[in-house]
Amino acid sequence: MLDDRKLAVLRAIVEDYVATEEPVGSKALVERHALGVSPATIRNEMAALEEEGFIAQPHTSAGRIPTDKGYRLFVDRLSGVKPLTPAEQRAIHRFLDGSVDLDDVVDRTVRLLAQLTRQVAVVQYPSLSRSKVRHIELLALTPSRIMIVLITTNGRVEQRVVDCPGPVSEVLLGDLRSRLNATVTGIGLAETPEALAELSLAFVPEDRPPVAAIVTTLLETLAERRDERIALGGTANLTRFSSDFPGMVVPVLEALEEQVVLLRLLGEASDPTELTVRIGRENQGEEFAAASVVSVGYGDGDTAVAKLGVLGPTRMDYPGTMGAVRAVARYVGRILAEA
Amino acid sequence: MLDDRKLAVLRAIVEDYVATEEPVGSKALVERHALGVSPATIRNEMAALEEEGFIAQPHTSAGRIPTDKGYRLFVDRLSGVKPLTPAEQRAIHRFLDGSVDLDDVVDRTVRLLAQLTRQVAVVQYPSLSRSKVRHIELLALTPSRIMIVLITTNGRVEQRVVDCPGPVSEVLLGDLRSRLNATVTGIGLAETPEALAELSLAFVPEDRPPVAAIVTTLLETLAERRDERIALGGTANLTRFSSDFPGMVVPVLEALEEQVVLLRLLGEASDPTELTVRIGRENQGEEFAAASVVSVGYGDGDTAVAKLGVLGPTRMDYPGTMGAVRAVARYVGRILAEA
DNA sequence: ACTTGGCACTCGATCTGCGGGAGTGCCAGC
DNA sequence: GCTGGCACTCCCGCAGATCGAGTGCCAAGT
Repeated sequence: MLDDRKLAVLRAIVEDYVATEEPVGSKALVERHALGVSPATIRNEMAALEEEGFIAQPHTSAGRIPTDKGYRLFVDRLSGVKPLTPAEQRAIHRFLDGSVDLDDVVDRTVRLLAQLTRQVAVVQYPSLSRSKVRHIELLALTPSRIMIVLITTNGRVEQRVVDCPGPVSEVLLGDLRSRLNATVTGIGLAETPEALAELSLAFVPEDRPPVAAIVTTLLETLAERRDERIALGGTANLTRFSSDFPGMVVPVLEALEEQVVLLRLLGEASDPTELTVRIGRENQGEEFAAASVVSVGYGDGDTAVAKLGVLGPTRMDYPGTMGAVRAVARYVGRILAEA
Repeated sequence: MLDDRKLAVLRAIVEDYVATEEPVGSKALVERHALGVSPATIRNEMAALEEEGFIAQPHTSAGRIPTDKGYRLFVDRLSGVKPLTPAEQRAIHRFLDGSVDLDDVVDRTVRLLAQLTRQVAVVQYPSLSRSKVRHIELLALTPSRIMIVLITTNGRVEQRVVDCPGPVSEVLLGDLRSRLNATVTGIGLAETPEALAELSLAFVPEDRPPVAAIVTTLLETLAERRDERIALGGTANLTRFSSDFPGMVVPVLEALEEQVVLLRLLGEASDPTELTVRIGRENQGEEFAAASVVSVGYGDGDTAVAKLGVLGPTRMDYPGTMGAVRAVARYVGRILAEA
């Protein structure tokens, strides 16, 4: 049913279509690829491939273009991941080394990905929920306004201001600070609520209201920020593909400004260390019917803390894009592990 | 030379062209505006206006469209700043209240501006250099790796990691922390270098290398971040104007991804509390020949700490856009002052 | 049984020519 | 100085003709 030659033809169609952006016909195929048979034979194979839904004609008497199903088969069975050229490798290093803090790393990564793949790049900030508390600092702006600064192991810093009911003494603040740090330092953020629940009981009753206010806000911060932040770049590349998204550029751009949509695009994929490719309608949302997303998790060391990826037209260079995404994710992970 | 009627005609041309996006002819003008004269008279006035360079014809026997010079006259003398509707006012409040931290304020502001004006929004982060130090925290990750956390009065938090030559005792760290805070808290960041120059001399010689390392990094942080960060939003709106930027959408989008270009667009304008309008080629860069930028400074209280604005086609609704930009800037300023 | 060359056919893309319409500039008259 | 009239210009949209790439099918060859 799917003999080797059919697969070879499909591969050739995908590659040619990606390269030329034009429906590819039987004659062009035998000319550009050494298939060893005549156009007529290819036409028969193509008819079969169309029958099974791997390719389609935009209109009668035009060449064929791959369908989502065709691309799917291509990435699953016909293509590998193209390693980057040494020049590209060097570009990654040059670009990412010298990042000064987490924001900077994310910022540079998103630019780098956009530049490397010439597509839209999406990078999720390392998540709070999967990281650990490194330090908590309490800071009295006024006697009753307390600023909480939360520093996590992956370099993120969160801050929040609390208005306490009544003044808080420096002594109490110092006490609370050391207890907080003793309690939560080094444990995962996800476990903090239980750990902090009993904390206010350790204080004398008259100190409990301000302590409770501070702890509550701290917990809120952790919970709130579980909805992640996402950086986006290279949207200019999208307009280069306006022909691929007939009339869809605006909806796509609008959708991309919604964090929620971006999160969904990066996906809650099964194994986050594995490259994920979502093709066309495999993505949620009608506006992404002609788009593919290549994403992968990245992290410091072995556990993935967030995802990054690129979005482009279904007609994209999958091997190259996958190679770039994977290489960038690995290098970012290494940088995070060092910091 | 520029009598009242000519000005009225120019105003009518600008308003009609902005509304319809089509060159406006003499007949349409007298129909839509009560000018009290005949088309023929208007034609004479238009010929004069064209002579002086305020309007132009895209081609012979077409209507007129305003030139950059025409728009300039319009915003300088013919139009005011349109106040927002109560509904829009409420939208601003609803959107910006409930911001949790500085990043969040900037993020919401840029979305709000984009939505309100339906154009590309640009918001500069409140600058470090014009703010003051609220607190400096030092934190030993390992005995010789020190994290510096810098909190400014406008809510920005910067962090940096320093590798010191040899271990730093907790006592020394505490000492340095209190001295640092005593020295720099409350003074402008711009003055910190002088204030910190002598600091290491207060320590015994064997402690000076780590102290110097930390102080140096701290100073670097202040200096580095003087190149500002900028948030961008509503790029989708740009594509709605692709007809206004024939073939220029991609260059513009690419330019907008360069921080440097954005900074230049917001401009080092004279009086930052004043609304600034840059029309067409008044902007630096060939790609912005068909774009206008409306910007204004904003700040906590009376001093402007950064700028924000929008970018759109020269054919934009200047009074409305100016109103929206001004209103948002004021409200953001108020929020920053509260925090 | 598969492959091949030939052939008629389809259909989008491109070019052409041809009004229609909007708008202008100018002029003569009020 | 304003107005109506008029000839002129040029863009835009439409219909038809042409072109060419590509297909499907069939009969013949290996």
